[in-house]
Amino acid sequence: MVREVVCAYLDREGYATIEAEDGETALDLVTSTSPDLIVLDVMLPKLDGYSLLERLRRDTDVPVILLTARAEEVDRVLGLELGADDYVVKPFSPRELVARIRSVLRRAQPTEQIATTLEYDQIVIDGASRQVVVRGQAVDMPPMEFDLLHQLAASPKRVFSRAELLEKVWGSSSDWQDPSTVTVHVRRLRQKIEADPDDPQLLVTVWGRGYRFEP
Amino acid sequence: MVREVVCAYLDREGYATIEAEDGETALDLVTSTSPDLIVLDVMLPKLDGYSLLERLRRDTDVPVILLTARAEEVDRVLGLELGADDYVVKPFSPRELVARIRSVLRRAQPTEQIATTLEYDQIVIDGASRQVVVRGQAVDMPPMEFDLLHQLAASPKRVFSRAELLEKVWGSSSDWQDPSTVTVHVRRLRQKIEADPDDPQLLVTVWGRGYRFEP
DNA sequence: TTCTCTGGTGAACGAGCCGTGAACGTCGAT
DNA sequence: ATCGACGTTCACGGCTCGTTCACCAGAGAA
Repeated sequence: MVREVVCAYLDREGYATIEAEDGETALDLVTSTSPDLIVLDVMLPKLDGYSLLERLRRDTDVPVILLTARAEEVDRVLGLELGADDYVVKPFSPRELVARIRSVLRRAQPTEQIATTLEYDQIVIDGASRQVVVRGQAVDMPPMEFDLLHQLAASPKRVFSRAELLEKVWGSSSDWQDPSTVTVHVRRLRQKIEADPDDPQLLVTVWGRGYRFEP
Repeated sequence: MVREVVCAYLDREGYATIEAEDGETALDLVTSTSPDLIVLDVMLPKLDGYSLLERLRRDTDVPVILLTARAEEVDRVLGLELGADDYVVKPFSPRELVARIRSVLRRAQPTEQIATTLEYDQIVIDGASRQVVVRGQAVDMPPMEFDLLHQLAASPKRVFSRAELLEKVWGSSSDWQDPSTVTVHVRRLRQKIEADPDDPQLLVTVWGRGYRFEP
């Protein structure tokens, strides 16, 4: 009942929703549809919310918002410890839930930013046209190289390990991938965007840790 | 008297408690039992709360919650500057104390890790870019040196023994490691961050004890 | 003072990381 | 079918960094 109300409201707000009436169904649906966010009632037939959350956290990072009737701190702490992203106490107003959802999505978003245009002194990276302009010169870039550059440049100065880049750029299927793939792509990027590829200023190696984009 | 009530309440909440009736006893008990959290009344025989807190902070990171009768801002600021994690004014309800305890424990729980940026007058240590800026000058740092510096600077004024640094920075496999490794890394750090490496101001040797970062 | 122990210094070695060049496979276009 | 662009893999070599060691300097104790 709560479920229908919530779904209706979220639909009206422009979110696409999928419902599951018990924990097991939910688990199946999550793996088959990989939603952007899960609103999870702890009182759930067949597989309760906490157990489901625990199972989910073993192999996904989907943001989860818990719904619980009990206002006690214990439940809140338990939920957050299991890896919930936020927590709403029943009874709640749909408005509040939507606010929480927005906030959680905003926090979780940063991975999905790949349409943004990034502008720095030496380089402009246009996410929409997927074009790069280096010191006034347009440069063509293959898909992988572009995505890699975009990922690095979207968080300037931040160090990314090869493993992290594999995960973020190459996607989920990158468990067995060879980290040296990243190395090679970085090299090719350098040859395209560095003034002197032998002395990189933009794509800096952080020894033992990974790479960093230096604007 | 307050002590018995608090302990009784905490016991009932499922926490294991140890009592000390004066500051000196407390200090002994802390080193011998290494508790997860300390609730500390500032009015204490033999060694008052503030002094005890100061002593504690020289060689531990135990979370500390201060109990004080005075509501004045001065006391609050003093306590927090000395490194208290939270602060409760008498009279207080046991429920409130428990809430604070939970909150502090939750914060302390997930080994607040190495993406934090530390800023001091002379030096800025950026965990994300793994860059150090010393008196306006950017300095790149090898992995181990950076981790060591970050560890020391994350708890300024606190003394770390070589063994402890080996454990915290070098990790689990550091049982047989040579403590002189730490010495050498400290030396190299000094050459990079000290104005005069022969007269260290930031990375101070505490003879017979270890090292301390002095902001 | 003298002795002992801790910490500082310089140098050297070896492991492992990264850059490099080249080759191979795949896929889509011609 | 052929070709070219792109992604991936791999071996090799250079070089950075971590570690160790012998030796020296300085603090503390007797």
